[in-house]
Amino acid sequence: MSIASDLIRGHTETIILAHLISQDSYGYEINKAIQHKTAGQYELKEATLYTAFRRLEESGAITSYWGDEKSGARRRYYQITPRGRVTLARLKAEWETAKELIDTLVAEEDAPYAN
Amino acid sequence: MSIASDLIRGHTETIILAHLISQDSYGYEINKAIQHKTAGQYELKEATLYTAFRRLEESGAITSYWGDEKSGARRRYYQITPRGRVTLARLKAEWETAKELIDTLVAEEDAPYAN
DNA sequence: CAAAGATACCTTGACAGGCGATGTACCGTG
DNA sequence: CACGGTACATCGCCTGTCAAGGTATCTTTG
Repeated sequence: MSIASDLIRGHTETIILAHLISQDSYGYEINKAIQHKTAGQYELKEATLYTAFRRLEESGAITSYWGDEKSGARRRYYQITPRGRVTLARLKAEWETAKELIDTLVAEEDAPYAN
Repeated sequence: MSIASDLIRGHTETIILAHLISQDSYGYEINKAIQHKTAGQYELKEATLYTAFRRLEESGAITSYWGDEKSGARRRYYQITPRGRVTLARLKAEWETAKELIDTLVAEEDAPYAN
C-alpha cells in the first residue's frame, strides 16, 4: 500500500457509502472493488472496514442483512439508507471543500501573508 | 471551524513545510497565515501545531532559533532544512496521489466492479 | 494605573480512527 | 487432507488531534 493512512483517514465512511449507492454489497467485495478501482494502490484493512460498518450502522446510515448463499462463506450485505444518502452528500461536499483548502495551503506561494 | 479535522489530518506537516519554503516563520504567524489563506475556514489548533513542530524538528525537516525581538513576546522561528525540502516534495506528491485516489473512490459510478 | 485583550509559547491527558494480529468457518483444488 | 481463497469479526496498540490549562510580555482602554 503506497498511500499513508492518515491521508485517507476520515474518508473510509465516504468510500463505503459511495460504493453502496449503486448496489448493496458486503465487506469483502467492497474491499476488492476498492483495490480494483485504484489499481492496487489502495485497500481498506479489514479491521478498518468492519469498524466503519459498525459506526455507519449505529448512526443509521446503513442497514445490514445476511445473504442466502447456498454455498461458500456467509455474507453480510449492507444497504444505504435515506439518511445515509444525506450523509454521503454531506461528506462529498466536505471533501470538495477540504480538497480546495489543502490545495491552497500546500501551494508554495511567493506572496506570504504580511502581518 | 467548518472542516472536519480528520480530513486535514496528516496534512499538518505538509502545510507547515509549505509555509516555511518561502520564509522562516514562527507558530503564531503560521497559524494566522493559514486562517488568512483559507478565509477563516480553517485553523490549526495550537497543540496540534506545536506537536507537529516537535515531530518535524526531531525528523530533521526543520530547525529552530529564538528571534531577537526587542519588544513583545519571544518568538521561536523555524527554518526548513534541505531534508525538509525533500520531505515536502514527497508529501506533496503523496497528496496528489491521494487526491486522485479519493476522487476515484468517492465517485458514484454506475459500473460496479463485477466479481 | 488596573483590567482586558492581543501576542506568543508550551504541556498534559483524553479521544478516535486505523490497523496488525489473531481467530472462526466454509469451499474448491491438487 | 493440506492449502489457498472467501468472508466475517474482535482485541489492543499506535498516532495525530485537541480541549484545557499554564506562563510571560506588550498595548489599549476606561
